[in-house]
Amino acid sequence: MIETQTELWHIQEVAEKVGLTARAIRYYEQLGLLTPAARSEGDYRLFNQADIDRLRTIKALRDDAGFSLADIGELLRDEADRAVRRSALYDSTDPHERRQLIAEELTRVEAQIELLRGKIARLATMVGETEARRARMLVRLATIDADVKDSP
Amino acid sequence: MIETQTELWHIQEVAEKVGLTARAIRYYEQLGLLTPAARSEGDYRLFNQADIDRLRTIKALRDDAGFSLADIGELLRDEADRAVRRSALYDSTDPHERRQLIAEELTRVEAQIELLRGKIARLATMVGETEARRARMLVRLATIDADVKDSP
DNA sequence: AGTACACTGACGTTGCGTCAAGGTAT
DNA sequence: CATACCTTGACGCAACGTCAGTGTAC
Repeated sequence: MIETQTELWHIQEVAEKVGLTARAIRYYEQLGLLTPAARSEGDYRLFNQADIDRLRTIKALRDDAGFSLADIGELLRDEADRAVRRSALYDSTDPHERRQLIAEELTRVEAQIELLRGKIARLATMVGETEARRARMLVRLATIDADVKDSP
Repeated sequence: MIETQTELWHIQEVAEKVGLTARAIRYYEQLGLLTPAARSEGDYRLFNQADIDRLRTIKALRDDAGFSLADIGELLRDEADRAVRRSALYDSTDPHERRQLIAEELTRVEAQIELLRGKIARLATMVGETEARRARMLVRLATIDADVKDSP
């Protein structure tokens, strides 16, 4: 017999684990971005590991890629949608249709990659500029120290 | 005689140059993040190159680093503030005080660098995952093409 | 004089923060 | 039974989008 480990957590614990607030998580549920695995007797939300993974994905898409919650909803729903079609359609319909579906998805994926790469490039520029500032400040500190040493 | 080139632009042109909307620029002015170089006869806002540079900085801090407009206001004001103190204080007061000021600034700058590096790392992870998806899709496309070729 | 752009309100939307008033778990 | 956490509203704020009504530039 397989003991599938399905540990469950309350909202506050989950919030701390993933770095969100309980309020934000409730809001995401309201928008339909996720549905907690279960509810307790007293109607407490109960989250499993899959919920936590999903929340981490949402947070990354929001904080790092800067997508709107509406966009994230679409991305996640598209993915679920395609997962369904993958078994229902991909294997049963004609190859030309399958090719078409995959090709469309590929275009979106490649656009996403470009968007992310652009962000990384701009962030890298900012790091470079900030490091240059840092270097100038270190020089100033060293200069002051040298002056103090010369005439204490 | 020096012909200081001070070309001026209207808000819509500026918006297109920096990738913001006219509404956003007006809002930034309302928050005190910038003041257009001049106003025309009919009270049109007129922006010079320095204004455009400042708007680009604001956009980068917002889009790429993810700072709030309030934070950006502080950052810009801090910088202006320090520029003043650099001449008024840095060169006139005692070295220990100067060292202290620079050391504090250095701490903030290094924290900023870490923050940006963290973002870059997370974005890089996302790019990696997305590229993996892309690769799987290319394989599927190739498989379909091979199948079609085998049994047309 | 038409058309494209500008101005200042003012209300709408998104993504939550923050009480309020009450129920639950230990 | 105290208190720490949960629930569902409901209002508030930030960062704009989007009219409306009006004036301006060419």
